[in-house]
Amino acid sequence: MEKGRTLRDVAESLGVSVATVSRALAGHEQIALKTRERVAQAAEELGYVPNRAAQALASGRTGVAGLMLPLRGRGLTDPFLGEFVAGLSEGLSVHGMDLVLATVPRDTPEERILRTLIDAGRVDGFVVSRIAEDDARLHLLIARGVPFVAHGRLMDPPAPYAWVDTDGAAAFTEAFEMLHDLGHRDFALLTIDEPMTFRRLREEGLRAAIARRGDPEVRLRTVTTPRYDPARRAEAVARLVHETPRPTAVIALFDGLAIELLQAAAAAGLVVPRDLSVVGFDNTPPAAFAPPGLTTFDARIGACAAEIAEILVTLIRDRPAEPPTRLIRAKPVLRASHGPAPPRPATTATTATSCFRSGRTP
Amino acid sequence: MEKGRTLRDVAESLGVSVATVSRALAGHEQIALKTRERVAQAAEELGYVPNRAAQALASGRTGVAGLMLPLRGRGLTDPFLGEFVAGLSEGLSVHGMDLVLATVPRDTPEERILRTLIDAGRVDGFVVSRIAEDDARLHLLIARGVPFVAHGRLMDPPAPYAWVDTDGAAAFTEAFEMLHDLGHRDFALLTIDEPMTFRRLREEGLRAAIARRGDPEVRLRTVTTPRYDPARRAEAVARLVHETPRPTAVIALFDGLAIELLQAAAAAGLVVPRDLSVVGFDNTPPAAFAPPGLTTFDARIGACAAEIAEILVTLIRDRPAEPPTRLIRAKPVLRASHGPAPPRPATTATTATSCFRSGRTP
DNA sequence: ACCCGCAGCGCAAGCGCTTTAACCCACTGA
DNA sequence: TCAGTGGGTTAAAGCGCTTGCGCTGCGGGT
Repeated sequence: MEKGRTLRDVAESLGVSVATVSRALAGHEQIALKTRERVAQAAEELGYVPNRAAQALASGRTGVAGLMLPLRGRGLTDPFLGEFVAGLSEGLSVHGMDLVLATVPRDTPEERILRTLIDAGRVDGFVVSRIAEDDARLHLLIARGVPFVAHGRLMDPPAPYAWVDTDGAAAFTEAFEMLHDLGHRDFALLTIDEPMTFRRLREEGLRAAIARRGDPEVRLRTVTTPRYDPARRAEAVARLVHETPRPTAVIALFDGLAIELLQAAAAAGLVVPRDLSVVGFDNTPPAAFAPPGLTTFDARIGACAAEIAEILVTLIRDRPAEPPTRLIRAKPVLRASHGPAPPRPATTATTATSCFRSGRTP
Repeated sequence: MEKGRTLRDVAESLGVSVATVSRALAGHEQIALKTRERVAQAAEELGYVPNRAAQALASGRTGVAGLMLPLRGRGLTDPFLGEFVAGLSEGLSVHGMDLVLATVPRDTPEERILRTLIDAGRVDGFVVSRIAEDDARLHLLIARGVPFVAHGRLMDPPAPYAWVDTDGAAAFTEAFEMLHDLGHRDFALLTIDEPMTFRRLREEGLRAAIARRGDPEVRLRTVTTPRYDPARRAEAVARLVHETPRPTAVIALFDGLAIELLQAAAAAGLVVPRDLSVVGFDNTPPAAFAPPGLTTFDARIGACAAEIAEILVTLIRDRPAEPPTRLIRAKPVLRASHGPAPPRPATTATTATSCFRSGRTP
């Protein structure tokens, strides 16, 4: 790894000062166009590449964005991580920025990592994903005035901040309406017990849609499952399948839950979608393969990543007063796990929209 | 983003020089233990975090490893990318190193990106994955003496280099022996047309296993499909399913191909594994869900990533004369896509081990 | 002929750290 | 007593770049 050419080499080869070369390469107007061209050419010929550390030290900007990797070790690897980082990295590279991954070693609070990265001047800004309803990381970043864009939202932001999110509420609304139009009246929402914002928004989207439709026959039960306890989650899912009356349509918070439900239903001898309609969210790869093919919504991770990259760059460059936000529409992916409601036995009339819970709550 | 404390702040607070603080924090023996302790404490109290850019500029080492992201845009996102980067990042973070992702913008040769990153002093070393048989990136890195570790191997290395790989040859041997023991004699290898090393090694592993077994009844046909042409690939896979005699066992180069085969078989009314055994490689998430559940080998990406991180760090720190290499055993994941060979019709005796091709070659 | 304005460029001061070479000051041994 | 020794510390020279400010020289207004 021999050392490369420096600004000085370029300057001397041209008989100008390093200052001029620096400005010329940066495209400053105050340098004559002709000079700029000469410099550019000389730099090219010499194979000059500016030293990033020196630039960073002198200018205070690193050209690096940090991504807080979602916690691992709970046995979950984010199925989107690959697509997400690839999209981010690609979007940033257009603006000459790098993406570094900040890993959180076990038992280290994430805010500490953030603080270190900021204080060490290792990054110009952050992208933070998997936002909790009241996310300490975002509060820290907002307080310290560090540029960042969140992939997801805070429930009660202390100040405006930049975010990009897929519109889960709209998707759940859409799911409900589609299923209602197919004759479904007895719904279940299969969800988790974590205080994540996306959960709240999707659930609220569903409830709002039900209220808006104003059909007194519609029932919704909510099944809350433990996020990190596969055994108890499986149990809760199985219980849902065996309830009587069984819901005819289940909307799952995300594909993983939907697929578990599909498996539980198959194990119980139910035929999807004849006996039960299931809709997920995310469109992870297994969704396409889990029989009979899961109807879901594509979370458009790639699009999110691209937007995030773009916004982060403007945030760093221009420090706009109004932080940009972007809501991305999830694209429905209609496969074979939803269909018309099964014919209903003649029921005794029930009127009120009732919500009852099972799962965590007894 | 106010500016943080500097070495000077720490030095002044203690009445020593910055040189002493620098060395003390670096743990140099020549600084009295007592001084080191005082310095450490003062630094802690002041919340001092060394500026990475300054360290890099002064020392020449950045504390950053670069990952060449596999090409995107051909419509493929590496299903392992998430697990891989997470593992790498975690492994590196233990040693205080960061991982930056180097994206290759469309139509830019990857070597150019490498060169830029090196010349800009942006990284101390690289990890390079998806190695082609004769990979230009590795040749460049070897020539320039840059530390790197390859995830995968070169067929004809110009010099020793560090690599980590899963043992595809052993896995394919294992697959063959298992299927042979189940009575299979008519095999097909479902592969692609790219000159990737992993392909060569797995194919050779299979062929060697067949030769070693020395069973004259064994036949192997090779179906080579175009990597980036889904339509023609689907066609080739479908053709395989309809051949007569049909192979009773198919070993696919990776899960993606195996799953396509599973689908083609189902479409043709075949029952897996009764009529056909299928084995994949990688253990991607869909493998678990594609009916009836794909038997495959787990590529142990996480383990690979951890090893790679470890090796890269020693490479950078100690520059060992002998670059370490590590072969990782793929773990068989036995699901439901393989089984005993179907009973064979009384055949006219055939003796020679014959290999014939279909697919790309006419 | 004088002065002013301005486009174009250079000087030099850092940015915060590492590292070489020197320095200081007990001590030790003769 | 003094040179020698060596552990502990420091001064200072960069690392390669950016940038505030000042300098130069030329053209135009008066």
